[in-house]
Amino acid sequence: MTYQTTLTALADPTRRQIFEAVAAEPSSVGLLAVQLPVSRPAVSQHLKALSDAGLVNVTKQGTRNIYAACPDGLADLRRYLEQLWGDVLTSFANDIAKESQSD
Amino acid sequence: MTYQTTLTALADPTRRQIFEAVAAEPSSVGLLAVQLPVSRPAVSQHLKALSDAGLVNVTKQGTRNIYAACPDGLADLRRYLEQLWGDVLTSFANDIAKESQSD
DNA sequence: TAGTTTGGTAAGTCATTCCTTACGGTAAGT
DNA sequence: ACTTACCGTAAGGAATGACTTACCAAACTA
Repeated sequence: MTYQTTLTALADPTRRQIFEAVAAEPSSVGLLAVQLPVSRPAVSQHLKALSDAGLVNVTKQGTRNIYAACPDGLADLRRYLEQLWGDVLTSFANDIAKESQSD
Repeated sequence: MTYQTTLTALADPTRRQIFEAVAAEPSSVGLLAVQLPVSRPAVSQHLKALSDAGLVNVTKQGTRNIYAACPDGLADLRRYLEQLWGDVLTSFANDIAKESQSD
């Protein structure tokens, strides 16, 4: 459940679509499947990937499994991205400085 | 050059490694290749993907092509992630509220 | 208890992707 | 002009991944 897992989980379009859907409102597997262009097992497999990435959690409700968004996975990715953002900005600033120096 | 492209670009481990390397310091293609477990053409292809995602830019220096990190691609991804982060937090808070309501 | 609803898993297929070697092309050095 | 250094692209192969259908398990319902 590191940011690598989260990154690959969110890279897939339909998986990201599923995540955005449960972030808007928690939902069951079948309900998600009928709203998407893929089959129910596909949704189930995507939800497993999202769960492994710490992006969703499940609560059983009778025979239904309700999936909801959870912040854990995103928190790690956010930290990594902010760190990267800082590094890129300083690197970019250095490049500008060196460039104007050689003018 | 939307956040989708950036997301898939950063999802690959060696490609992310290349991006972090040029973010630490701009470098040529061959210099990156000798530091990585992949061939020089592989690095070149990865750099093309990073360039398409707006994550790097090139400056020719004789026969050498110097790649440097650029903030454009990351900016879009950051915006998307912050938006998503907000949605997830509010959704998560709502779930907690509903849960304590049913106790 | 029998039937229905809901989901996860297995097995297999098809597309994508990451990597390789081979080749061509441009710029600098002698 | 010839060689050397450096790089991008083409073509192909191997691995990964996303999706399907088929099947099985668990929990409500009548």
